[in-house]
Amino acid sequence: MNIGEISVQSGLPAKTIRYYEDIGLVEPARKANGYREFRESDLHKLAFLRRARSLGFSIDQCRDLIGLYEDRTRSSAHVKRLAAAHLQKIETKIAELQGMHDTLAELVERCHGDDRPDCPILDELSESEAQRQE
Amino acid sequence: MNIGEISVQSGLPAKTIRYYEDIGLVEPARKANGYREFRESDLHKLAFLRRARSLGFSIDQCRDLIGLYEDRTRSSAHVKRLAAAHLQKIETKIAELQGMHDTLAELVERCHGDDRPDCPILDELSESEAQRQE
DNA sequence: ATTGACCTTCCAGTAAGCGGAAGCCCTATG
DNA sequence: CATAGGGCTTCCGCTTACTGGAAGGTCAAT
Repeated sequence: MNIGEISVQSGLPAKTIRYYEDIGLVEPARKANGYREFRESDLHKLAFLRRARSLGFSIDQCRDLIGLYEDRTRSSAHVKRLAAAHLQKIETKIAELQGMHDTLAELVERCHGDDRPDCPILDELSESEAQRQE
Repeated sequence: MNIGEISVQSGLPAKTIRYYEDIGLVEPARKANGYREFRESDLHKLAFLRRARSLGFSIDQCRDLIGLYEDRTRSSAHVKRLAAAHLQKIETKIAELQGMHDTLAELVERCHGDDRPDCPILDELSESEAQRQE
């Protein structure tokens, strides 16, 4: 399978697949003409990577997951720990974004949004911590 | 004011402030010895930047905001549009993360997490789109 | 005089690729 | 047979928003 074919099959851009080879995630063989030659197992791995990346796992976490995936003796508890830790990070990130959202939404709400120059959004951004705590 | 002092006052690392000078966000004067000399107005601007960045505005958006902040003739509607667009992006991001979260939480829930090797998390990650839609 | 804190610049690296250029390779068509 | 196109190769640089570190100048105090 050439890179174009496996790109379509796996849903990953060819550029990304080459990059994954650079960083050692896949190791396709080469044909006589220098073209990469992918196998069915590479397709599985790349599809796995795409799914895991779309769930927000970092490349390093993906490396771990692939290691676990290929280790027939690993425990499900090990995988669960990894996933749970990742889940925790997602929850933190959501909470952070929610905080930004609420603050900004309130500012946007309070801004009358007309031709006059006074604007609570900029006012708030320009206030120091101390001023806001008064 | 030296960089160390304004770093404390603004809550931004000195490295970050130097970087902001590199990209033209601030333009401190220089003393005879080469040290940067910051003013009160720089402090306001840097504090503004820190707040805006912490609300998730990109550097480019911050540049726009500062431009608006310093433009005494701009309309609040202009600022509101910028903030509302940003709010929209935050909402999209939250929804994406929530999607990841729910999928992953369900997988973690279903994984028994013991010494046995079978694990729904890896099973799901390794399934193709087609298989999951069956 | 010397420490130690503070300041300077410059170089390199991060995550995870994307875009483009220059140049083979393969196939089909005129 | 020549050529056009599409696919493939490598390499280079760019992205965001910094962060770390090295080498070295400056300042205040001992």
